[in-house]
Amino acid sequence: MKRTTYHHGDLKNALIKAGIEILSKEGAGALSLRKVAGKAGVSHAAPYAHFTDKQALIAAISTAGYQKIHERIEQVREQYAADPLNLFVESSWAYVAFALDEPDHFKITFSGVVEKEKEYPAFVEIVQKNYEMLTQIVSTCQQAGILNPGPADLMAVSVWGLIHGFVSLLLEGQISHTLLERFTVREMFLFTLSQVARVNLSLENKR
Amino acid sequence: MKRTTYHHGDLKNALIKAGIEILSKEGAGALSLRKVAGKAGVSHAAPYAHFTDKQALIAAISTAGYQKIHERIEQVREQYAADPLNLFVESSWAYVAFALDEPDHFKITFSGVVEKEKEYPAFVEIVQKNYEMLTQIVSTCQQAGILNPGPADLMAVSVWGLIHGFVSLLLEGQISHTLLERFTVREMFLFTLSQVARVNLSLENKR
DNA sequence: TGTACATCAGTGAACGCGCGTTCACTGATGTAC
DNA sequence: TGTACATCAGTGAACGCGCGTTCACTGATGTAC
Repeated sequence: MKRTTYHHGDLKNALIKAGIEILSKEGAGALSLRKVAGKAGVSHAAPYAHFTDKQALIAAISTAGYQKIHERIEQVREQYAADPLNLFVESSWAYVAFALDEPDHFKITFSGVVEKEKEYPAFVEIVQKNYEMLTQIVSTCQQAGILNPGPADLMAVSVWGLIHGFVSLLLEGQISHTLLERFTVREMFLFTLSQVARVNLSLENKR
Repeated sequence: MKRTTYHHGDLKNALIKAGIEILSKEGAGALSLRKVAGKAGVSHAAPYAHFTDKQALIAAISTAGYQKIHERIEQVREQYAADPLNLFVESSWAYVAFALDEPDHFKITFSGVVEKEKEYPAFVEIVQKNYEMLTQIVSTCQQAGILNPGPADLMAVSVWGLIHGFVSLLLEGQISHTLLERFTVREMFLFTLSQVARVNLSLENKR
């Protein structure tokens, strides 16, 4: 990336974007401040004008990950506001889709790598927002009879865990070759989801 | 660790053990060959007599993780061979227990960090063994009516994902404070498991 | 049993590298009058 | 509109560090005779 002006204009966001690109191309091990600066077309000390240290950049990248998930799910939520079954399936799928689209961004977002969370209010806020969104969706599904009754926040953890675990196994390459040959990711996803749903998913939701 | 003899005797295993210790005390970011060597009481070049490079050590640590999981579950399997419900609950719990006991060893085991799997036959073998064990347990549970019918290997992925996801969220600190105050890990675990089981777990299995 | 010698396991110095961070600086921008 | 000056954003040299890996070496061990 080259600049024509001395000042970048929006370096802060450019650094976050550059960081995400490095993650998706070279993986988490390759994420260094110097590389990020280089990718943004700026000297290696420039990031310090915008982030106090490397942790702060990672926190921002992680925050951006949560925001992307929020956006994707929020969109689905509007679309299927009146249709709990599709709301359940497609908002879950939105989570999976983000992980598949940007595996390394997904991984770092949930790597627990942000050590002093409290120092990053934007991070804390979006995590909270996502959690509330998830709990609300789960609650809606419980009322619609799609999910079992029980404390909505606890159920949220179970359902989130189910999807998160499925995605993690997928990204970590833990799903056997023979399975991947016989089923699409979407099919395995629907099968998995249908284990916790009280209605039949696999037939009506083939895309 | 100090030695009295010039030769260590069992440096290979000592290095693996030292690596695991570093992981559990300082986390994955701190795992370096030099530190591992130091912890084993040996000069920093000594590991090269036993591992071709850092990747090989990581592969060995990862392999050891799979082996521990295998042992834990195998033990439960013998104990509850004639009791599918407890087999299901306790073998799943064995997985959770390992993750809670050695979070960083668990994490690196499943980090997908072993790049050229094929080069490490012991690694490939234990992964395969675990997968077969899991599929067998799932199959038994399906026959006992505890799990839904369907391809056993696909169901295995769903169930494994459920547990793996739950554990991951826990280790990554994603489970909210309020939940952790109201429920024990075991309770949340049982609630989660009971979402996929066709029988009631939460009442009969309070420990 | 004793000796010569090959093999093995561990040593310590050295290499080059990329990293995070600091610092004095300078070029560009915005603002007060 | 023009000028002086404070502020801001980016530069490039420098720092010290821990890292993975190589290499010539040496101390210990095992084996053949």
